[in-house]
Amino acid sequence: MTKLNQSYGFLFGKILQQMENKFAETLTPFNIDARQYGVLLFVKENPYSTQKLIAEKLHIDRTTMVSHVDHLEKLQFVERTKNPNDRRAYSLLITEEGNSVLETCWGFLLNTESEVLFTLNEQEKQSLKITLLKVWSSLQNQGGKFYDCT
Amino acid sequence: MTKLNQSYGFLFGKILQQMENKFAETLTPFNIDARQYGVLLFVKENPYSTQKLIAEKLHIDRTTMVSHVDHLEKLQFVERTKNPNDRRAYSLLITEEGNSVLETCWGFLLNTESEVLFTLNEQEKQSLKITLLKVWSSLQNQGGKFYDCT
DNA sequence: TATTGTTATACTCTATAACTATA
DNA sequence: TATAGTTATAGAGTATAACAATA
Repeated sequence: MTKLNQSYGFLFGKILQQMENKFAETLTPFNIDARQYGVLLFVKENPYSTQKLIAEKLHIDRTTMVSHVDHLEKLQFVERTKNPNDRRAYSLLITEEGNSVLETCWGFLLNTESEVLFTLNEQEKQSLKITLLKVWSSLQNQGGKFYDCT
Repeated sequence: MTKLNQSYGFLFGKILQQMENKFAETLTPFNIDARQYGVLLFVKENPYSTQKLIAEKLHIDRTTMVSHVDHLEKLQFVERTKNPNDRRAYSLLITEEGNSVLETCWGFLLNTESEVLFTLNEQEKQSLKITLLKVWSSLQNQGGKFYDCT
């Protein structure tokens, strides 16, 4: 037993990297990366969001957000509609096509995670998810920020 | 409950990012980053390694490894000694100072992890570590690669 | 001919500062 | 005066290709 794998961070990192690599492959044919997938999912779950809000919630710089939304708009996965109450800001909406890509990729994401966690039985997976949610909730309540999504 | 936090990858990512941010702060005064800490720990646990071997095991490109080792050597945390059996390659060794930094930072790393996992009791933490080790072992046996360390 | 380490270079991702149009 | 979005630019971090020394 080496010291390296006594570190939670090390173990989280290894497992996450496997998931990220597999999921990135999945997304390639759809022409988006994991960040853009996260933005798309956020827009679906929070319609009429401004770019500023998404940037804050996903902890992505607002200038970076511009290029993500540019990309998603060019693919016609989101629409930029002008907010009548504040003409400086956009109200973002997911399109039907964007929604369909999201649904497809969500299935692939779950598959990817199952592949990486194949060694765990259902009870172990449930227990792991409960633990992770507990930790994440505690960090949010602590004033921890809502970081970028996979 | 949003879909985002039903994803293991999303939850792993959030928790890992908290750990990484905190640990990066810890390392700042020692003038190294998390990758270099990983290299240093690997050199300690695998003395006389070549740069090539470390690069392969930690899944870092060998040209990137050059600059990591350059940096660690400049700080006198590792020594490059010539391998008499293969004069193309170095045999890397950790120095006393490197070892002392490593020990100090290891303590900080464990503290950081405890801070992030503060909401879990000892039994939950043990159970989490066992689960993570199980997943990581299964990935290694699958031919999964040994990725970069935190 | 293949391999270790090196260098120069390019590419990706992100952040900083300055700009515009609104508020 | 402050804010949403944009643009141009610079900075990490990493990867690719070509080279020297050695196998």
